[in-house]
Amino acid sequence: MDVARTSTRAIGRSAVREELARGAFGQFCREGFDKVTLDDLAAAAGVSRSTFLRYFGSKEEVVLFTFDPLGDGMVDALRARPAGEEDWAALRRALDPVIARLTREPASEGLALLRLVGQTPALCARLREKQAGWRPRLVQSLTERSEAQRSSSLMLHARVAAAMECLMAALEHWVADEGRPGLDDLVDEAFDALS
Amino acid sequence: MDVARTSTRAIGRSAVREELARGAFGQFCREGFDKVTLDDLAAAAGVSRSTFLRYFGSKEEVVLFTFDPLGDGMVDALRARPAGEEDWAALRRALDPVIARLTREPASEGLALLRLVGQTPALCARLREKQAGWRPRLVQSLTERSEAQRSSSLMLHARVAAAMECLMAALEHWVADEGRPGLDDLVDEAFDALS
DNA sequence: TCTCAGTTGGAACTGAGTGTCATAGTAGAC
DNA sequence: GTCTACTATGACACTCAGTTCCAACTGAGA
Repeated sequence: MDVARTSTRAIGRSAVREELARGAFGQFCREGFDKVTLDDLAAAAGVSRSTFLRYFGSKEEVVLFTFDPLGDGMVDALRARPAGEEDWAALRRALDPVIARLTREPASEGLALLRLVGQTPALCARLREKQAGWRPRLVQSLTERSEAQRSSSLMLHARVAAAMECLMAALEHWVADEGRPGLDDLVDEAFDALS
Repeated sequence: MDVARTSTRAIGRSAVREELARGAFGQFCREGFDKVTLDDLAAAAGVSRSTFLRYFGSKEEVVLFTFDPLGDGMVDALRARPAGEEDWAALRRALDPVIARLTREPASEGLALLRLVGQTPALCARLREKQAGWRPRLVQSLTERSEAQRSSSLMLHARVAAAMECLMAALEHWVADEGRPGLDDLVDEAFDALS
């Protein structure tokens, strides 16, 4: 059967992916993202450069593919909010699963990931690109949520973008303070700054 | 004198820079940013690849260095706002010089620039990086403006980031509509979505 | 056993960006 | 006008990311 075959392959594939990424992440943290070449990563993982690159597509993706589920999680959470809720409040709540995922144990893992991204311009830029890719779906969810359509698409776009920036600003402060203040509270604070 | 010497050189340098960028911009618009190589650009300009790259540092910068004055303009405008004004209103007004520069005649020029950036992921990403570089200075200006300090640095950061995103969202809609609705009104609309 | 899709490694290639070096040009001091 | 720094330039070699192609291998189903 086609489905079974592709799915078993897919399972193996994502397991290998996970394993390769784990090793690479250690190297990046130890030596710095820019110092480690694809050849280094492939050699350490015991595969060829071709194979390594086939699993991720780009060097940045080795680190950033872990953020992929966050986009879907946010869209789903936004869809689940009650229709009457204000956009801004709904967007705040849509970040809950994102926060949960980033702060789940071991806490140092999420922190290390964000620290690596934060101190590597190339990773920052790519992460922002990734987030930009989530936006259309978030705007779409926001549009469907309120049939009343009081807001133009530009306004919805502005709210979604601002919400993402609140998250990013909160993350930056959270990392800078070594995770001390709760990320939840920081995101609340950032959201409060715009209402 | 050191000052005079460097300044005459600098004038010549920036004139050449302008000229090289003008030619390159045409090529990018005609053939697409990714299709044109640095060799193409250098050959068309009649200089070596080394020289061309020395003027800009990177291929993206050939297009994006024109945005550099916007950051300074925004910071200056923010500094000039009355101390009592609300942060959000002050940030909106700080965008006026940016809007003026992007919409000044010939209008098609700013539009073409934004269109090229908008349809080229690499340029989008770099522009966002550039804007991220403006943020600390904007937060600083905002901090100095209101001695009262009711807001945390996270809140100021969130407001600045949100304001930048309002500008970006407005620009995107403006370009999509071929510059028809006034950019001023679009930025107002985006800002209104967050208050 | 045969077949076939998917995986792998290897090699060659393009293109961006860095670094170095010798040379040519030029602004300013004398 | 000449000399002297400083600067700009072109040429070249180099590293590294990413793409493309190909040949060999693997593993599951017919």
